[in-house]
Amino acid sequence: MNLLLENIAKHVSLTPDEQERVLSFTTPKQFKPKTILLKAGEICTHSFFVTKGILRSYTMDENGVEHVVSFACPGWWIADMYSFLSQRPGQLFIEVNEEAEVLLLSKEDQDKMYREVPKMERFFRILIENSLVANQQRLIDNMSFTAEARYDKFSKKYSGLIHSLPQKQIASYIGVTPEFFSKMKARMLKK
Amino acid sequence: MNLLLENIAKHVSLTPDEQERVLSFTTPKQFKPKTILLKAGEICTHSFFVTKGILRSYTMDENGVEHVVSFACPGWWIADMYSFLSQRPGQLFIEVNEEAEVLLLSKEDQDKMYREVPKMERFFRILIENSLVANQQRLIDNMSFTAEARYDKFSKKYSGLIHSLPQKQIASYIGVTPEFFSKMKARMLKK
DNA sequence: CGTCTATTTGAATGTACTCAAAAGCGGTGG
DNA sequence: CCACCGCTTTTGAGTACATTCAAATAGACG
Repeated sequence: MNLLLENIAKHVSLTPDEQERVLSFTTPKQFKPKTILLKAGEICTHSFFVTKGILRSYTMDENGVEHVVSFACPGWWIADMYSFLSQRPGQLFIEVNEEAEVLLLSKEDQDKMYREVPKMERFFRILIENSLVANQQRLIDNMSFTAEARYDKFSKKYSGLIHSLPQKQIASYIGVTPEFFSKMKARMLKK
Repeated sequence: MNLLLENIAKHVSLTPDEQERVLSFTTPKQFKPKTILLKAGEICTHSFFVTKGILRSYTMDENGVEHVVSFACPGWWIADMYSFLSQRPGQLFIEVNEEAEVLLLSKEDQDKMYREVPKMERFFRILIENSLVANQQRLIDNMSFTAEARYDKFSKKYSGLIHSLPQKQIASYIGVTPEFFSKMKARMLKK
């Protein structure tokens, strides 16, 4: 069965006709690893629903250092929310980590979707609520815990993903340098 | 005119009848400074819309250190989103900073509101989208900038608020200890 | 005024960073 | 299939940003 419809069904129930309409707004596409789907400074015209592979979003600070904002595996959406919503240039890069299949949803089509299938407005509201909660939790974790504890949390939350990610990116996500991360990991093994 | 309705009008337009219904779901209430509206471990049954004064939300880590999650001044909503949405015990405290007037909206009433005035679903979706964007920006800032740069950003963003907040709370919000914050401020003045 | 909390200041410490270099690993082309 | 290249990871030494603990000072409130 279709992964997107499965996910929608967890929050709202669509009629077969509505399901078809929703799908008709999306465009499936395949991408090779290292493909950059969005660059900082560009306008994020599409939101991506991952059906296969792994994507990630990140910023680049003034020193050229990457900061991973999110990973997206199958069943997850990824976009530069600021840019997508405002249709103004954003600061995020979105890049393919692993050979991926995604569904593209343009901003216009999303707006149309809200009008034609109002239930989808609820669906996205719930999705965004959950993102907000997760994001707030990450902020709290960053303020409350040491790098070691953050890594523990990360390992649990992304246990499936963790072995397919370069350490560099994990380090970036939890907010430390790759060098420090490497040392920390070695230290943790000894215990 | 009513502050809540003004704010709603920025995103969706309600008929006079709908306006009245929306207001009927809310309960105005006044609170003295230092009143705690929500404690960690409790279920957040209400969301608060501030019409006067200042509230703040924070967590308390295992060492008893406060971490300010958000400030809310007139025109802003505040709640423990995780707890409010899931109706499960949360980890946030919500406390009155300055003599406040707020509108209470219970979870049930919000759900009713969504059903009776569907436009409000869009309103809250937009509100939450904006929160998510702001929150993500704060996360990026915390990872990319030094405490000094974060304070600069904070000063600009909350220029109106900054003089009514104890330094302790500002320090906590930007993610440093009050002692360090004090030294940092002195250092910055010299430049 | 006295008490309580917030802020400042100082010294010692720790966590995480920078820079540099070596080692490991994976992919690609000859 | 192996050699080489580029990138990631590891390791080490020195450093910086921020914390902890302690004590003094300043402010706010009853």
